[in-house]
Amino acid sequence: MNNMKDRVTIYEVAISSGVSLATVSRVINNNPNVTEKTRKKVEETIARLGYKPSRLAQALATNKTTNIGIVIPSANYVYIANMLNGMTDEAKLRGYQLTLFVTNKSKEDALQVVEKVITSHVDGAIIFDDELDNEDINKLASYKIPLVVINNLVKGEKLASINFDFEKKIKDVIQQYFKKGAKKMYFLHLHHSGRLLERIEKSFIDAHIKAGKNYGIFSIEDSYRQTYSDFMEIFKSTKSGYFLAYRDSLAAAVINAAIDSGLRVPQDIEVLSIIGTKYVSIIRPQLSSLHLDLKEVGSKAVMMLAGLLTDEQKEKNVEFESTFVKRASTLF
Amino acid sequence: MNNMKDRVTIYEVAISSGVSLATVSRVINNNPNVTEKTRKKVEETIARLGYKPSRLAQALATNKTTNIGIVIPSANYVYIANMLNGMTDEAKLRGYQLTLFVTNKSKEDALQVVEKVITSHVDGAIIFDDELDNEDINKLASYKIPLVVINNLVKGEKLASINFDFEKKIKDVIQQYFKKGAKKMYFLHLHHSGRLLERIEKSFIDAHIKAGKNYGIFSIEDSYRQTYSDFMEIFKSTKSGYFLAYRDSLAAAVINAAIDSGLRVPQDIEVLSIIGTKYVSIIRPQLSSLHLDLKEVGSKAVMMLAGLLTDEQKEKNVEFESTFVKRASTLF
DNA sequence: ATTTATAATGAAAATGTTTTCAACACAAGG
DNA sequence: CCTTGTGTTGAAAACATTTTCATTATAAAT
Repeated sequence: MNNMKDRVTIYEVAISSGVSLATVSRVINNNPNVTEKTRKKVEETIARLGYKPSRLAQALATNKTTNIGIVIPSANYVYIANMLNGMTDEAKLRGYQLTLFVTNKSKEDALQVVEKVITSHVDGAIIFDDELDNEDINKLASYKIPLVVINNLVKGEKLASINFDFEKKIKDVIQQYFKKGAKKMYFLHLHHSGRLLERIEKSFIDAHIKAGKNYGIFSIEDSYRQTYSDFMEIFKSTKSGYFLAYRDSLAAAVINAAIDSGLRVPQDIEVLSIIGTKYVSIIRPQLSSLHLDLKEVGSKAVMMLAGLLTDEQKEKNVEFESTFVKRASTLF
Repeated sequence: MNNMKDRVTIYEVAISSGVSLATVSRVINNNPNVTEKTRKKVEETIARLGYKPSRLAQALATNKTTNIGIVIPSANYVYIANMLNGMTDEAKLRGYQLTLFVTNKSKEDALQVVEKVITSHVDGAIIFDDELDNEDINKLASYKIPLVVINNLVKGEKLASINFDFEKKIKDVIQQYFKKGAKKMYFLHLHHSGRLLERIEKSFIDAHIKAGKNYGIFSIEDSYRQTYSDFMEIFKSTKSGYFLAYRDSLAAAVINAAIDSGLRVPQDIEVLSIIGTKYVSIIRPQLSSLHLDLKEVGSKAVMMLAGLLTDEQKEKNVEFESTFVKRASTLF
């Protein structure tokens, strides 16, 4: 029980190697202005004493924490997990730690999160959360926190941003479909989905209006189970249609409900998942989807933020292109 | 561009309200030893100046960061995302932030992570990662970092821990099956899976040996695609069997390969997912699984750690009980 | 009005680093 | 042998708080 070590400080290292704090600090930070002899001596003491600099004290002195904040609606979505995966990898490569801030899709929590991010002294933050509005984000920016904003069209400060081309791509998909398909299209409107989905929905509606076509919108809960049972009901009367659903699990709910209602996919019912994860090929029939390498988005976001932090390069406005991948849940 | 605020410090608040640093500090920390009058005055100044205490400086002074470290193999698994979800919720409730440390299933990274956790000054850490061995974890403990260890049977220091009952439950499932089923059982051995899965595998083998039954083991990569194609091959010769797979996606690979090989599930091939997530009911036929509320595991872990940090209650050794849920991928 | 107890306040030390600036050592050049 | 320049070092301030301890103000008790 008594192999418990008390934290050893730079002070003890200095004393023990007969040099000043400044010199030890120089050794730690690889400052070249130290003779080889002194460096050796100090390094030996550091090893002997098992000294590890306190990142806290360093942070206070340098005003750098090597922490970056990640603002997300929840850690529970697969597509967010994919993004996080890219972020953790890239962050590790560059020596950053990630601190999670989740808003739980609540405006109240979002305000809290803004405060937390400000007081947490992160070196910068990546925001992938619709719940933060212009005001929130500009507030963060006004505290000089370097920001990379994903899929959140912020007015005002011109911030580094990453955007997906879903709106455009959905329009393309619909227009292509108008040429070949005959089914009525339906959009799955998600409660509390945030503005990205709203923009996609608008894009969906616009495309139909422009073409003078009829469309339908179903408003659903963000739950597989609920969506499945809703659609079991819907498919009692509706016997065909092309459905656009945000995320695999919701698309899967439609497919499974259709099949369990005796409808054929894709002959009667077609389904497109707007944001495809690895589950698109697990679900049967396999899901056609708009595909985007989310891991890559995550690492790109960290790269951009790192750029802002180190003055290397300040990239603004990266657009990620999604690709329509036809699988078995749509006819073409 | 010039609404940029410079961080205002406690010093300025003190000056501006004509009191000392100590008093401002007392107000911030709700120390009762402040007259209502002074408190009002200071609070007014704080609001007027928009002062926010620096958590960094607070941390240095108090030796508490309100940060807890989460050590995981990757952020990319659904079951880990579920756990994280519970953790973020509970952490927010209790005023903690989560910092992610991922080992990427590499021993080298694991050692790095240990160092990072030590120097990061987290108040405590939750370890859900087989890559850290006894030595690593005891090292963390020796730095007086309060720890909650999930599914990692650590010898030595007796640490707070959470364990799943998979080993026992697998044994039960197998014994039940011996009574009713006739198929040969197969275990999917995952490369680089960690010791939890190894223990489960051992449990699987033991149950068979004890019953004098024959069994098979397939060694697979942790990849849906790879497992699917492996099993397309396997099902050319093997036409029946009961397969135990760790995680939904791997179980789904077996099911889909079976179906695509013209075999019937569950009549010919039965499949059990050892750790079921929400995808068990999306996959068709729906997956029988060992179910565990992972979100609850996450929040429990944070609760336990918080207990260690506040001397409230020091719970040790919680066992989470999984339940066998029969769905369509097994006969019973 | 005086003492005593109690509550409110402030000065200063402590937390563990980095960084600036001045001082010093030492080799080279005259 | 003295100067100059360069490279190494250390003292002290800075970072933004909390906390201890002594002091002062206030109320209560005599």
